[in-house]
Order: sequence, then structure tokens, then C-alpha cells
Amino acid sequence: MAYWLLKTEPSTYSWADLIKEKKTTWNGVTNALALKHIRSMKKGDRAFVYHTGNEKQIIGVAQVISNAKPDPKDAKLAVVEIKPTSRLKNPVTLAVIKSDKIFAGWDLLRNSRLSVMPVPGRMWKRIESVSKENTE
DNA sequence: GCCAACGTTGGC
DNA sequence: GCCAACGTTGGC
Repeated sequence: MAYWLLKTEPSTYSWADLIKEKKTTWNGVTNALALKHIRSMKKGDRAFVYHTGNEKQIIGVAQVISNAKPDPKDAKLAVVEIKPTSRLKNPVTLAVIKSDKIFAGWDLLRNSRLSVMPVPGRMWKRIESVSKENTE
């Protein structure tokens, strides 16, 4: 099982939209590297959902519920289906990620324009634990 | 096939 | 609103 991070602009498609829909086909990815990551996704993998724009934070966890497959609207592209698992108790902001050296060198920091990326296991665990901490 | 010009993304 | 960092496009 692998871990991923999926970026979305919340005014286009948000975590709330995913909750409302119960599951969705993650489409609209056209960047070559991001597509390569999509194509590596397998049923049972898990993914953080990250909001760009004003929010810049990881908001929830989703489950990959299909293997990667060609986009029915464009066979050159690839999509995957996901469903929401749980919302993070405390969203983990980009600022927090930047200030924690465990995330040094991660794609999220190195390439701000990449919309789909793997999450190394130790980073996944750190985000999960930070998201559960009590804050004032 | 190269690369300048242009367009887009996303953080600031 | 700006702009850096990338990606893409199109003329040559």
C-alpha cells in the first residue's frame, strides 16, 4: 500500500464536495509527472487531500478505491477513484510542514506546482500525528 | 530538435 | 496583485 498527496483548489473541488459526493473520480490531471504518479496508484492506497489557494493545508484522508485507469474522456490521461476516509482533526498547514525538517526535500516544498505526489511513510506518519495534536 | 515566447499554477 | 518556477507551443 502506498501513500499519496492530491492537491485541489477548494473553489474548484473541495474536501466538502468529496464528502457530499461520497466518492469521486480524480480527473483533470494533465501534468506528465503527476500523471505518472496517478498511474502508479492502486486500489487500497491512501491519499491526503490538500487545499491550495488561501488554505494551503492538508485537510483530510481518502482511500483509493480503484486502480489507475485511462480517463474515459481522454485516453492519454489517467484517473483514479477515491472516497473520503476521515477529516483531519487539525488540518496540517504548509507553514507547519515547511518548519519541520522531517519534510525537507519533499516534492510539496520543492515543486509547488506538482499536484500529485508520493508521501514517504515517515512523512505520512508525522502528518497523522501532528494532525491529532491538541491545539489552543 | 531547439528555444523564445507565452500561459499557468500556486505561494507570497 | 505579483511573480518565480515550470510547462507548453510554435516558428525556424
